Amino acid sequence: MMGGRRGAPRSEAARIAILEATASRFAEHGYEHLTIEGIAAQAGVGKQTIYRWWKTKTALVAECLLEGMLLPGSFIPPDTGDLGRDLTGWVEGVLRFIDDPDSAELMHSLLAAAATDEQIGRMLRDALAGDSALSTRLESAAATGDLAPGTPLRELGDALVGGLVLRVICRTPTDMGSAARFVGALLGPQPHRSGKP
Amino acid sequence: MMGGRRGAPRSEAARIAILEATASRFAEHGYEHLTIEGIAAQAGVGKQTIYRWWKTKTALVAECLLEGMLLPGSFIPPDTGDLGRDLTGWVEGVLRFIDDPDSAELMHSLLAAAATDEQIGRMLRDALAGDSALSTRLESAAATGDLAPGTPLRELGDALVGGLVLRVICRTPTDMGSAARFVGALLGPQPHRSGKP
Amino acid sequence: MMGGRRGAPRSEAARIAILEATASRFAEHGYEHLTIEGIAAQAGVGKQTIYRWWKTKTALVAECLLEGMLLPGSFIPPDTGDLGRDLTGWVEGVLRFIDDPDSAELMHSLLAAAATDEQIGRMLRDALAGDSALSTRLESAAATGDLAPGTPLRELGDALVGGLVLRVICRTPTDMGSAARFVGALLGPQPHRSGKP
Amino acid sequence: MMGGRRGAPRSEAARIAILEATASRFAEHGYEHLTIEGIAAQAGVGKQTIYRWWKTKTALVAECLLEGMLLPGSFIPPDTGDLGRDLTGWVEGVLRFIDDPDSAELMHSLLAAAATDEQIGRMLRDALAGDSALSTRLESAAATGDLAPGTPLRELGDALVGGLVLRVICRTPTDMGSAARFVGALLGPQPHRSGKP
DNA sequence: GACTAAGCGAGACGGTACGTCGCGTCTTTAC
DNA sequence: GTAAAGACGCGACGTACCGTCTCGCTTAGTC
Repeated sequence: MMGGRRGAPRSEAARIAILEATASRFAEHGYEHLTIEGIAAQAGVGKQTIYRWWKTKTALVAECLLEGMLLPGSFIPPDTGDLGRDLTGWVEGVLRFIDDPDSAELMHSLLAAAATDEQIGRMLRDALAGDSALSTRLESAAATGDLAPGTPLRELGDALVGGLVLRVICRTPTDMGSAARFVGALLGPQPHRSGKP
Repeated sequence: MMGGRRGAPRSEAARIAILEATASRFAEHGYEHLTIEGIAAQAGVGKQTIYRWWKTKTALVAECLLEGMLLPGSFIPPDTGDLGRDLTGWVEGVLRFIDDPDSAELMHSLLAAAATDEQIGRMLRDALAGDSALSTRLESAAATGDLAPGTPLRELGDALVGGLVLRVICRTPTDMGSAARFVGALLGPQPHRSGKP
Repeated sequence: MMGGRRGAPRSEAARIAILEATASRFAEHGYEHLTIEGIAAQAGVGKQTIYRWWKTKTALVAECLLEGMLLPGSFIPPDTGDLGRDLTGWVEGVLRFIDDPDSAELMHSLLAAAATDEQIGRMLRDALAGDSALSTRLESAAATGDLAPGTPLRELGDALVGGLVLRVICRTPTDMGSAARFVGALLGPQPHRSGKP
Repeated sequence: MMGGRRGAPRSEAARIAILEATASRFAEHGYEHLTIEGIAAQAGVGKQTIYRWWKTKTALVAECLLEGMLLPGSFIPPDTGDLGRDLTGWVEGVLRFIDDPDSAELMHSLLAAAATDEQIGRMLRDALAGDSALSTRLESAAATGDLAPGTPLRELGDALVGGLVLRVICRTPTDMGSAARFVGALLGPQPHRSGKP
């Protein structure tokens, strides 16, 4: 039934081997040195099996992205009620991640891929901002009044993420105060709360 | 004295022809379809002359960047005394530039090149932020009190530029209010000044 | 069973096109101006297809030689019963061939290739002496007593061929009596038979 | 007077350094891997100095040949009165020389050069046969009646030399009896002289 | 003694071909 | 009918030499 396809069904094992090989080589050699032949060899697969199911190298990377094989689990900002402190902590976490050379290399490849290819660009947008925990935290801040009513949350999130992306692309060096200054630039001067009642 | 170099000196004509060919093909075909053979052919030059003076393809692009052959003249924000309005105008100009498909393609290539190569990344940073008129406008705002004292200007500039870069990479669509919302997210809600005293 | 090779088998069409292009360009441009790129282009073939099956340019030429695409059909000495006259006729034929500029050029290339490359050298030996009709004629002469018993036929053949090869290499000019003198030098003075019984 | 050339005269030191470098690299790398750049570098000379005085690579090699920098001192056949024995000894000496791999390599290069280039070919002819001691020995044999009157000496010499050249080109292996068989093939059966009074 | 050629080492230049890598397609055998 | 294997035409890579052309320096005559 169901349209009666004949012959062997698509091999799930091959599909997974290909995606894993892609992710592994992407992380290791970067986007622009990613080769189909290399992936096929590492996956123990014929090249045709790749070309049969993915039209472009890009589509392959995009599917890895969708499967979450490229990005680390998203950074979740805490919600202590103090927006500035929470965001600063979040930014610190991201900067710490970025400071690791391997992670940085991965991000460079990913951003290069996104800049090169429209599909990956859109997908990265979804992965970064779409369902992220960051927007949740900003919405919560808007609800409690930590953010002035009418503040465009999406744009604020873009500025946060974009500023960090720019640091990655431009290799801006990080120092101890970077996170606090960055958040301060966006939220305005944060009151120094010496303690917490 | 003077180190006495012997042999014919480097040909400035060849250098310029190569850089121009590089810039032209970069804009036309993008970073990842840039070929040394194509550049050499268009410049009317032997490949070896390129390899002799530039170690990598990215070094070539970087020098184009330095010579200002890739980026348009920087966008200069006006200084009417109203920071929000000035920045909104500036962002609108940038978004208008980005919306042009050719410019967008150029920016995608440039960002891919910067993400791929450290040298280009740093150079892009200098080109974007270093001497930019944007930082001048922000300093002026800090002086007049439009920005709260202590606001980290560099980080604010990074957030502005980064947010725009993120839009480019992620192909975020632009609507009429984008610029105003974006600036509003960064500076806080801007008073609606119906006129001007 | 049967060793089961997988993948597409070697293309016989490509092999033949390559060999024909090689032979054609060898005859036209000579051994030292033979280029793989030229052969590939003329054969309508990728360079890699040549490099996959032949390790060196000389192996390619050697295979042409084996296939008989370079040497003319061997010169067959007649067998009239008069060894001196038969050999003289044979030498005259060879000298006439050598005197043609195109043939001479071909022989020069072939000898240069043989001198350069061991494999071609051995192959040329086989092509020249191995199955040649010359040795047959000498054996026949030995059987009829035209050659003294015990004459080393192989060495005699080498001297005949070698003398001619030397003329080719050294561009020795030919005159009317060359053939007769040459054969006379090897067989001893030949009786002048004024008629034919 | 005398046409009064002005400027520095040709540097003999450079000329000699170039010829020596040529001979050295010719012997080491063979004719077809001989490069002008390599010669210039080894001679400590600018390329232009080579191109100024020699039109072709060939002319360079030819001059080396003329200066006797490539060929070993000629082999001189003894004159004991026994032509067969003398020639056999001479052939044995030549075969011994040829059997040494370095000498063989040199001869291969030289023959390749001669086959490739007309000028070198003619020059090789002169060097091999022209003034050689071999022709002297043959003339002596003709005078004493060891060779039948009317035997074409030049052709006989060509057959001797050509047979050896053919062995070099074709890499014919040598055994103990080669020399005797070869001479026997050319001179006819040699009487076995058990002793000599 | 200053001037003027030419020779010279060095090396940049526009080219041609090299031998290799990876592309995306096609063709075969095995399951 | 999918899959592994791998040959194929193709385009670009980065390298080696080609033969030509400046350079700055040295080395003789000639004025």
